[in-house]
Amino acid sequence: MVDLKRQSELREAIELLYFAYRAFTARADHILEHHGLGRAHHRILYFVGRHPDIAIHTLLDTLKISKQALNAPLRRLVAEGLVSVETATHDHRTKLLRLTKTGHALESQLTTSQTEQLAEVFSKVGRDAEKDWRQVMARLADSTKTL
Amino acid sequence: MVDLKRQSELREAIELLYFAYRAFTARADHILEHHGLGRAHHRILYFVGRHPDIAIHTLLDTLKISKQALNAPLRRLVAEGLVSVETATHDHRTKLLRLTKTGHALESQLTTSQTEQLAEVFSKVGRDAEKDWRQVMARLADSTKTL
DNA sequence: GTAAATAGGTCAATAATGTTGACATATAAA
DNA sequence: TTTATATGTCAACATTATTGACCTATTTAC
Repeated sequence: MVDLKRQSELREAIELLYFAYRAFTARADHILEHHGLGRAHHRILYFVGRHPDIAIHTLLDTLKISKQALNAPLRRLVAEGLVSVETATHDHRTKLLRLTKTGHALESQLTTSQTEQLAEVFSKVGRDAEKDWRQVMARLADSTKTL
Repeated sequence: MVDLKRQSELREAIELLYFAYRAFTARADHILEHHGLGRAHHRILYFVGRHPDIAIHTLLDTLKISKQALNAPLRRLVAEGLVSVETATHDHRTKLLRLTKTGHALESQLTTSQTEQLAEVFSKVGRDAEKDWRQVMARLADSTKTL
């Protein structure tokens, strides 16, 4: 009967992941709505903000999507002046992506809403619990490679 | 500078959530592919499996999607004999959903792949870290309501 | 110097997932 | 009897993603 209880606990963990992730993305989705943007744009803004001068193929590798899937949202972000494109000096084939001032403002707004949400939770549970959480999440993220 | 370091840590936490969730859904997605099903079907299978005789409106409330969005995938699951529909005896308006034997087999396969993935991580980090992880995730899931 | 690999762009067709609006039926409750 | 509830379905549309095909430009390898 112990095994049944454990199975139930593991099912609860599945639901925790589902509901926590949904709650986590809800705020950013709400902000994006006002700009008529979606999660695809958010991911691009985030990773370009995190890694200035990122090349397009690096972005594709990170997001694990096809270049056709990246094309439309990226083109829109460039057209709307949120992301700038520049040809690399060392390799004229590759293009480097950066956030513009406007792009950075939006990215900052999105990221801040999420870091505040996380900071609030972390402050309630304490540093040790935060560290444990990070450890579990890091191992989980890693378990793709064990697939 | 301490504040900058904390901001960087919180950004790392955002990425942990993103990559961990992606790794977590990857296995199930892979199984679903073989059946030509998507995440929408998975969510239905999961919650019907977890709550046998669930009513359609309860499922809608849980998933937070429109009934039109539920319609197509649910109809398919019923058509393919994975989910059974029965009119409730106490209220002839509501229909109760259950997994068929075939539906239960698929749901079990999907859930097992995910519980195994979680169990593997939990076994490595220990019970205390698991508890901390649950606490953080529960609070995060709850933070929707504070929106 | 030519061939091949790399980086990127774009068009088309297709699919899954979701939305809102509109309208319908059946049943239950006030 | 009216109204609310539970469900179903149609249409139109949007987002995000896919694969296949084909294109240019640039760099690297032989």
